[in-house]
Amino acid sequence: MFWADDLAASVDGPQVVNDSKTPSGTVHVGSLRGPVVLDVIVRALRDRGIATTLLYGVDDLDPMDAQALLTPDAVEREMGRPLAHVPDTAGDCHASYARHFAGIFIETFAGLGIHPDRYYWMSDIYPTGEMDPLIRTALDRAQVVRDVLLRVGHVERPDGWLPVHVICPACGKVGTTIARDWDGHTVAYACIPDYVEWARGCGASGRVAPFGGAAKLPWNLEWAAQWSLLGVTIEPCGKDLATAGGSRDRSDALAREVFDREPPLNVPYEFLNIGGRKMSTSKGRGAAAHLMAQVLPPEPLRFLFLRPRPNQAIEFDPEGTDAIPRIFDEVDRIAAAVAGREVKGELPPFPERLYALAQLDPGADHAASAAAYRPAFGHLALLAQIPGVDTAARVAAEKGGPLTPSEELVLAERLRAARVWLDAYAPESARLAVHIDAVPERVGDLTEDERSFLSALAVAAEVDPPGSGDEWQALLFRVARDRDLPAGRAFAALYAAFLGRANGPRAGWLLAGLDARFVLARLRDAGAAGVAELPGPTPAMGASS
RNA sequence: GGGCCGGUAGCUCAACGGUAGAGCAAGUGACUCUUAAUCACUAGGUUGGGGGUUCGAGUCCCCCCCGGCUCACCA
Repeated sequence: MFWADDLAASVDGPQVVNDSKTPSGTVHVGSLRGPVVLDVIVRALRDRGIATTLLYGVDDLDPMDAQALLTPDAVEREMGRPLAHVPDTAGDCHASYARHFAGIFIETFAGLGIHPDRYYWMSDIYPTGEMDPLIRTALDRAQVVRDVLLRVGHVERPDGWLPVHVICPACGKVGTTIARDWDGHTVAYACIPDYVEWARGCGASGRVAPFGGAAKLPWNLEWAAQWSLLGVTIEPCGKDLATAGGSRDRSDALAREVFDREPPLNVPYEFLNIGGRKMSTSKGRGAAAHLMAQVLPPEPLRFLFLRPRPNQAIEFDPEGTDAIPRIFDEVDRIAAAVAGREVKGELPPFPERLYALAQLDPGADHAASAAAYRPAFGHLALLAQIPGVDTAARVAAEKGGPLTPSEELVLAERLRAARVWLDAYAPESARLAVHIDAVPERVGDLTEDERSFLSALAVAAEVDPPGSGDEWQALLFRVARDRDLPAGRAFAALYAAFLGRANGPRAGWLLAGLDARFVLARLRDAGAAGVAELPGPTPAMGASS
């Protein structure tokens, strides 16, 4: 079975699937793997008739620890405060830094067909008091917490350390406080100036009841507490957390030993690497999730994350490669196979399932959408670069009939993606560039009859200027035939003269889209240019006079 | 040092334990309004190394080598 179906087959009873994220800054495409994996698992469960709830949380009471986006004067003030309390640096009307960045991320979900039943924000939950019983349990069992952290995570806490972070009443920071002396009602806290390197505490101290939003649980414990609070049964997590002795192991042990609850089923998933390296939010040009969504529409983007098993790292390098066109092509190939057409190469296991899960709407007619006509991405990228071409008409002609409304949508989506791809990622070989300034060097490789064809074409076009792509195309063939030059070589000569390469788009339309005087001049120049550069017995003779 | 993933054609990758394939790149050929198109063909491999299980191993087990990511301080 497909991996998600295997997983769904291994559980019984109603399921609560959960994931949460700390919104510390811009998120990159790789971060979308988690949500897609979640969604696919949920679909697989529901397809088996298992009642399933999908939750998505924002850990926005976690301390601010990334100063990249803060102004210098804000660093001292904001670092270490809960993300939910840091003002939105973008100043675009979000209530906080956390709401801004989490919002950008979450907004991509719906576009990917991911629809959690409920979003929750820890900054909303703590003040309600729902976490209080769990905080109390953690404090009562502080020694158990310390033992677990030492045994599982090899982290030793100082004597008297309590598993709670008070939000400093004086400076509002949560990352800089330590708590001691739990008396059943209050704890003693201190906001330490040099407790952590990335933030500076104010030095305040006192006693406070750590409930109702006055304090939060430390990371590993908060995770385990969420499972108890929400009844989570399945929670995937990234491999950075799933490592042995890492966060997940600690939280699993804390769930069992502090909250007396079996932790949820884990589905560790690997990362998406860009060019063999970890994707970096700060350096990764074009790797931001919302940017990638412009060049990879939902279906291929889901496909990218779906096809490999979760524990398999995905190597993805869109920069200057054909990685993006390849994804489209692979989706199309599988769609063709699903629609019953013969395809080359081996298919992945369960292509129908893979195809269906890549679709936005789980309830849609997958057979129909698989059978629909799909213009090849690479071909669209080419058409998009030819001046004056009617793409829709061309694609309809290639299909052999008018496009359906949904096919038109796919075309528009792909055309948009192709333009972004050409602009941001495409290798030079995929870009058409008319050499305006000088005759391309490649013209020097042309044979004499090819060059004279170019000259003759210039003469013919001057006598009776073609007014359209069709007329240019007709003229090309006529001149080539008159001179007994095979059409293939004639076209190659044209591409050499204008594009500096051996092939290109439909030549007539390319020429029709360029300035007529430039075309004539280039044809004459290219027809003459190569001659002088060619060694050999033939004396150089200009095409003129 | 621990964990996870990978090493298969020049490149990118595929192959429920059952004849190692595809795309791109390369080469050859076909094609007179088809021109990074289409079609046909060719070439390219000791599946990182060594053991083991099996009628049969790219696939499963063990040991190495190489690469990547990740954790080990904090969340």
